[in-house]
Amino acid sequence: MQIPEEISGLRMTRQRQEVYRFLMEGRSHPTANEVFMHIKEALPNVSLATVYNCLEALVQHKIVRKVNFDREPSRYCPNLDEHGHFHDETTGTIHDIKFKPGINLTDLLDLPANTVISDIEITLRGQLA
Amino acid sequence: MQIPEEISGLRMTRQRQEVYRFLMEGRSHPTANEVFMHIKEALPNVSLATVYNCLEALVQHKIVRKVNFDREPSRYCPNLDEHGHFHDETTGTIHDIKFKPGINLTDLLDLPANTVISDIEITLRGQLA
DNA sequence: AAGGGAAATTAGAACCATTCTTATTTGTAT
DNA sequence: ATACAAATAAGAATGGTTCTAATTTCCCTT
Repeated sequence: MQIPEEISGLRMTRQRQEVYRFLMEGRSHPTANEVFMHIKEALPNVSLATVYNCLEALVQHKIVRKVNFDREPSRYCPNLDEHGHFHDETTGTIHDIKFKPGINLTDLLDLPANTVISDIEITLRGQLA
Repeated sequence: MQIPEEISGLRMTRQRQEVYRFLMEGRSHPTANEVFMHIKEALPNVSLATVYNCLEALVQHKIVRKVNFDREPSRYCPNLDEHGHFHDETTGTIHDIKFKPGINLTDLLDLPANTVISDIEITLRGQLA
């Protein structure tokens, strides 16, 4: 799995490839440490700082999204579509939540005039009964 | 400003009163440290750990909400109505955002079946042009 | 009003995700 | 092939928050 061409300007290193590959393969919203543990199998000398650097580079280039739940360790999400996250308190797993068709979130909010929104985050917590 | 009666079970201490008072007076979404700095004027020997304890107690008793923006220091919000937060990147200030009348957020999301939602958080980032 | 026991407070140590620093290595344009 | 900018590794540093242990305070019972 190669990082696509459109990400030029981002120097292609073994470490970035592995981080990218792991994010794309699993649909697990891993933390930096989870990425670290996994890619160590392929790259035994990789450092945690490098994993953070790679993830940051991917975030900057809008290849992945960084998502936060409370102040838990940040997680990284390869789904770039606008979506929210459901955090299942029973299993600890995270599910992407799509909006129903035709929904424009900012239309539903009572925003101050002249507001330019650059980012929206929706987080739900609960249980799958 | 007294903590209301309905919060019995919560022992009323000078520290909790000051924390509560400060949260209710300002509409500033302060951090624990900001609360600490302010109530020190009235209670010079108060400790930061106590401020954390008081805030936690107020959160547990649903007198205030704890809100997080990315992994910045947690902030505390005395507004208990269901609402979102707009984080103005220019000034760093936070504004409560009401939903337009009649909006039920979960109706607009493509949730898995049998989902019980216990909490929703909406965060917007941007600028007031 | 006094005593006792549970709960809250204090001070500082500990924790842990993340960032920073510095020396070394690696990619890539020339 | 070379050189230079950028990325990596290792570990130290940072900073918000939580924990620990000793002390103090609240409040119920007498």
